[in-house]
Amino acid sequence: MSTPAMRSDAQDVYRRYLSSVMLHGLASAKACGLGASDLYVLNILELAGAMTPGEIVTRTGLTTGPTTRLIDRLEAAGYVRRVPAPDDRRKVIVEPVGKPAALDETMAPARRRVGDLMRGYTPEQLAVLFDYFERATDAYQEANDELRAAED
Amino acid sequence: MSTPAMRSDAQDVYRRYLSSVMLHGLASAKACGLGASDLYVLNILELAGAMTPGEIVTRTGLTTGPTTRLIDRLEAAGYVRRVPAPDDRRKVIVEPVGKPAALDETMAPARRRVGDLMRGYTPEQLAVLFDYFERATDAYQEANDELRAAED
DNA sequence: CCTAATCTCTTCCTTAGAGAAGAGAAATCT
DNA sequence: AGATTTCTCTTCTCTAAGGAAGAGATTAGG
Repeated sequence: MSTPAMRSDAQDVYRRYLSSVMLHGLASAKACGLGASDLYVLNILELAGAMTPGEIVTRTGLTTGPTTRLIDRLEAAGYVRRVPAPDDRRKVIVEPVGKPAALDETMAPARRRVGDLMRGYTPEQLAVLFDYFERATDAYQEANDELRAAED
Repeated sequence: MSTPAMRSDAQDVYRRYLSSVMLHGLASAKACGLGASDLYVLNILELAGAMTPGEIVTRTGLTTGPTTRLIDRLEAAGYVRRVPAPDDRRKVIVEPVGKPAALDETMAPARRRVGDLMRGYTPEQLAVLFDYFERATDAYQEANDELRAAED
């Protein structure tokens, strides 16, 4: 099937790029039996590090019931681990466990291709790309905070 | 390949970047009342262009029933439009409508920040970035095809 | 033509995920 | 120490998304 490979303008290129990233992420998650909320929380943990269920509640906007079972699912699937908080024995800390085989495997085709792609760039070009990756990560996180703040 | 301390800092930066993109996408979708599958299909339409419900069925792995209602939701929300296929009166073509206000609005904070970010690069650096965006789009699409093929 | 195949949509059923309310345990405050 | 607050987890209920089977309409084939 023919996708129009015409030269689009920059915004189109970027939108298509974002769509492809989303698409791949969602497809990978589904292939691992993860729902959207599970993936959502997993990404939060990836970005912000270990946190308590209560913090997950405030970040996701879910209530505590579903959150507990979401953590149960993630824990059962081996994506996170519950450890007691040292300072407060009521609390539990949910910490991500190194990406396990299932998710790692579904990511493999993309990782290989992106790896190949990156090997085609010079060190200077790679520096630009990774500078962008780091700054864009912050930008999206800030945008998320803004979104969340706007909803309350 | 096996687990633990791949000290690769770059890989971490990239993973965090991907997480932030996913996170933002999911948060935006949720803010617009879209589910993960809805967003999934919307991204497919964005990338591959208009297609029939049957093609969406094969691409998503859903069955026809949920797909019909998914399209209903997207159409009701103004994201897509159903038009009759010219060559076959049984068929319907689902085509994306220009991103409507709701989704556009939730994307605004991110777009502004990424816009600012990009204005900080030289034309040469931007060329590198957009070269990457285009190639990575293809890479992820191919990876998705590979994933889909592996599941059948 | 009449039959078989294709395509979309409808209906019914099942199940996973989210909300509400509350219990139990532990920390904090007076 | 006693009371209040905080935090996690449990239970019940409800909604919404997904699968299965089939109806209606249209095209293709003998």
